[in-house]
Amino acid sequence: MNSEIEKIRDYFIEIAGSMAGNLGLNSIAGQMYALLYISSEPVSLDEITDILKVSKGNVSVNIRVLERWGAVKKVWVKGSRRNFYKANEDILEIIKNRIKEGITKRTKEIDSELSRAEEMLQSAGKQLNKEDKKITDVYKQKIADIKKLSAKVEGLLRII
Amino acid sequence: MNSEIEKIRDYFIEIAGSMAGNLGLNSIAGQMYALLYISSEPVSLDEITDILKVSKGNVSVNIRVLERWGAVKKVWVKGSRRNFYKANEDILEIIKNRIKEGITKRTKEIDSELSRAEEMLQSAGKQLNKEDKKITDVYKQKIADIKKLSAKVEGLLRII
DNA sequence: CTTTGCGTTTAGAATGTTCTAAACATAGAA
DNA sequence: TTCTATGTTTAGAACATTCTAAACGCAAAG
Repeated sequence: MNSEIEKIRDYFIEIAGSMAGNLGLNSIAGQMYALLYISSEPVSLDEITDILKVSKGNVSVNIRVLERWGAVKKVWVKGSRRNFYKANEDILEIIKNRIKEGITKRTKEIDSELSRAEEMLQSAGKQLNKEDKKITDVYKQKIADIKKLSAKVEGLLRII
Repeated sequence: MNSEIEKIRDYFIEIAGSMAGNLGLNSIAGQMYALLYISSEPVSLDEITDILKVSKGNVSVNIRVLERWGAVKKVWVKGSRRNFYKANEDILEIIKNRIKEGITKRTKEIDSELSRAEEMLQSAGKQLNKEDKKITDVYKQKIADIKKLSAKVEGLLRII
């Protein structure tokens, strides 16, 4: 491959890496995805190692992260014992899935913890004076509001 | 304040902190916001220091982060020289603003970098053989696709 | 069975983030 | 002016993440 083209490819990879870094993701994972995305042929793990100049351990770990996200897919290449990968090109879908997965997992956890807090409020409520009763009432209201918010967010996710 | 109530408050704060941590945000900022959110009265910086058991430097830095996000607001309390804060209770709005701000900033940057890559492709294209021409054509297509995606994301933001 | 090629795991180095404690700045009180 | 109360900045400690190099495991080739 012409080295001028390589420069362009590497520039593209660099953009993707810093983009990923900005979003709080691992920038090597971003670079790896970009390399697979821009390549018309499947790429092997050691080609990734070569092109990105990172250790194969690093590549090994991050390719599995990308696989778990559904961002890349292993493909079989006739006559080679190596693992080759190609990108899932539907980036929007990848992002959506990651957001959905992350948020539904968390809203569930948080809801159950908030319910626990509500129980605590309930059982504490019995032996309180007027002043403290007022505070717990505020707490109840706020916690209920957060639960509503959480339901709303889940609803939003469904329509995306 | 009754210590039973304090326990509940602190549990709520803890939930918020771990939620923030999960989302890649600073968990102290999350705890601070939660404290202000659950409190019916404005809270001063040294009360935050006391309740969360973190240094005042830490509180000073994170309160400005929260202010920048529009998540909290300084309020004046008669007869005190301290700075008091209250939470902006519209959490969904805070989240939306942060997402919008972050993404529009980035899509702009990325678009301009991609345009730069397109220029490089354009000027490289002149002196290429058939094989390399094919590669640059693929690159052009992919970069154009990403630009389309970026426009689509910005569109999505506008309707949220 | 032994060797080779390839991916995975792991220990610890390198780097990045967040936190504290202390120095500092500043406005108001005395 | 000097002292006090308050918030900010900063140097570096504590902690967390990411990376590499090397050891390891295993399947295919010889």
